[in-house]
Amino acid sequence: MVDQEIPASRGIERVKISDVAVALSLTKSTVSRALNGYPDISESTRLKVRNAARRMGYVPLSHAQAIKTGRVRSLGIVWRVDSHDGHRAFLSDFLDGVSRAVSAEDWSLTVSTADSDVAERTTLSRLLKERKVDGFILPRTLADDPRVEWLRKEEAPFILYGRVASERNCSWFDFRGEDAMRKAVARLAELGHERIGFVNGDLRFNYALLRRDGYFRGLADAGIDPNPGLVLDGAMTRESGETATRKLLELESPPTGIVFAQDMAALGAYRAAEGSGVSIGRELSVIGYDGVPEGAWASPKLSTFAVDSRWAGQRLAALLIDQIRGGNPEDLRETGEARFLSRGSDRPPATSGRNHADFINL
Amino acid sequence: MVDQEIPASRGIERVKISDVAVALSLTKSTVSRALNGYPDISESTRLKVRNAARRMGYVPLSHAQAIKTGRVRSLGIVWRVDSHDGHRAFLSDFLDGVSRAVSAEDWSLTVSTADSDVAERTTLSRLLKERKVDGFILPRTLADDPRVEWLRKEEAPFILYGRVASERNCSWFDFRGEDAMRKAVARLAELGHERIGFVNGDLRFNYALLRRDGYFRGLADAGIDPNPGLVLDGAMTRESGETATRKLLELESPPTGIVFAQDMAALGAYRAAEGSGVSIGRELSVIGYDGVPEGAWASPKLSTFAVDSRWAGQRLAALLIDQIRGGNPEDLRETGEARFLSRGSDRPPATSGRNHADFINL
DNA sequence: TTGCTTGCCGAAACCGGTTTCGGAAAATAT
DNA sequence: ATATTTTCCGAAACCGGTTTCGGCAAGCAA
Repeated sequence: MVDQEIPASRGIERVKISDVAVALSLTKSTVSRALNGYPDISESTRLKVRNAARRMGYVPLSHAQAIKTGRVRSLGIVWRVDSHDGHRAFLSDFLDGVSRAVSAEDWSLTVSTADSDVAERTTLSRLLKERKVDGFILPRTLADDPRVEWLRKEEAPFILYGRVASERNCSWFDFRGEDAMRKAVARLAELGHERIGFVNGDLRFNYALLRRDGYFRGLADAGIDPNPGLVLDGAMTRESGETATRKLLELESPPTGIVFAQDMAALGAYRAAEGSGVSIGRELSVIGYDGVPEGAWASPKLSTFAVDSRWAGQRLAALLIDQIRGGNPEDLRETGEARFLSRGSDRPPATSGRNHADFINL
Repeated sequence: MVDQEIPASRGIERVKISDVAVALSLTKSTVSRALNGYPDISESTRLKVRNAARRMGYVPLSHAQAIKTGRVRSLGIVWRVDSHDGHRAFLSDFLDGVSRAVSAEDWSLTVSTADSDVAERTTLSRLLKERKVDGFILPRTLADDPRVEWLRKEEAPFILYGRVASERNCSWFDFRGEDAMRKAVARLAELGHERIGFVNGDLRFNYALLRRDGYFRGLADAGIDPNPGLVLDGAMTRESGETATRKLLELESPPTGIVFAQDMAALGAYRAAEGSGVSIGRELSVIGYDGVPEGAWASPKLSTFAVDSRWAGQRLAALLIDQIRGGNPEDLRETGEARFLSRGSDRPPATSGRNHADFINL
């Protein structure tokens, strides 16, 4: 009743592994092995240890573990904030996906931004050297991505959001944009379109090459001769999409339908159409790719192939953790399918005699 | 020439502090103190050490440092992904700001998402217990925020994006939304509006209370009697903004101008106006707050008070790092000013005899 | 010279975990 | 009953840094 003098509550004292050990009259090595599932601990003590740890609120310091294990249980992402905002809309969903997968394993996620190639390289290097992360998720895959070679050299685990040319020893998740483009062309062809344009993104990105292939395969499927004049690239923003559309509409025989590799560019088509007095859906059909929320606010609503960014993030994180735990990178590859949202922007061509009612939405 | 047998390049061997020490015939304690700026190291050896470290590519493992220092040099953010998307648009800029400030100090950023209060609490707790972070940036401040009390109890450093009622012992960064609302009312009053409505966000958020005050002060400044019937709240999305606007327009004497606490709600007004056959800018003036990119795509463009999310992120991170380094939380408070973007949605009321040309944009 | 700082660095403890190794006790084989 | 495994845990090294402490040598005053 008198000895209130003992340091009462000068802050919450962290419970450390030795505290648990002392409380159970064991050594910390036993406690550690019990908690980490070593086979040389009897089931009864394992249970006692686990209960005591929970009861006492013991949680190991991740960096204290890391010093011996070499793993910090953390993934890294360097997000590019330069160039087009196209991807920004997905950041929230994407991070949510990654975060979920990562939290499910009690790992964590380190995020950094960069506005140039050198800044990105610098950041990757720093995170790796300081060992803030065990591996990286790499968004915005280029056709020939220098990050791949560099990270291979540094022997750092990584996974690509997107596929890459030099396949050796790397894993990825990607949506099959080429399938979507192919289906988009098929869809327009079915509706009766014969002059189908294609507005692609920047060809340095690998997805642009893939989607271009998909477009041409779609044309081949439909028995339509490809017309190079109807194909443009480099359009990833509303502005450049507007410009590209305008160019196509100014042709002597303009396309009646255009497939866009990106929604933002497709939304630019709406402005171009407005400027040229043609109406989307009637005189000009448009199909996009991405599924940005703005597409639902356009009028008519943009038909598009929507990707599930949350799912992408989730799979990327899960696959990368597998890899870090020793999985073979080349076994850790997945692709997903973009989901077609049939809305108002794709309809039979105005010049066509066929009636819209003849067609059922996919 | 013959002894190629020595383990050649089985992976890049990490350079550790003892390697640097041996190379210089010093002890690792000397190297450590030299690199960390201890005063008991001569300038000459400090220089030698620094050069050797750079030359040899030595970078300390952050978790190895952390074990003794107790600091992991990392900030945490738990991002809420439930409810309205209002804030999502800013995520990219916000994270960029945080990341810049954090990288400038060679710290890092740990991001997690949560879709409920319990999930958020769980995540905060885990990151703290495992010591993945040294402190938290808390977005979406509530008027009476339970996170504040909890983190105080846990003695974890944190900073609020937004201000809070119980001011004791906490730091923040915030934009003075109340000033913006006040100016918005002043602006409309100057243009000749007399019936000025206000559509607020959810009153659980502290900013909503502040902005409401700003609105009323604006009315008082202009000598306009407040009319409770012209004030609504709970509108943070396009849909709810549309509904709120419709309600106001259906009044027997509807407002000629409406101030919105959030752009997304203000954009809802465009749809309501379209539905009611009134035109934004002519029959109904609208001023928003936030500066979302969609505002620039509306027609007429939305006049709004834009906040610089990147700046917010930057200041929050810098202030929090200061606090973790020992700064007094109550000294680490800053506010910023929202920048008015005068565009097409605020004009003199149609019924007013005054001419638009009489008014100069702010 | 002697005595006392001051400057500068080495030795060693320490941080909180993980992992290796060895040995006592219990279980099984002989 | 003895020999031989197995089972299970303790002791101690270790991970890569940081920090405390003590002491040698040089510098200064007396």
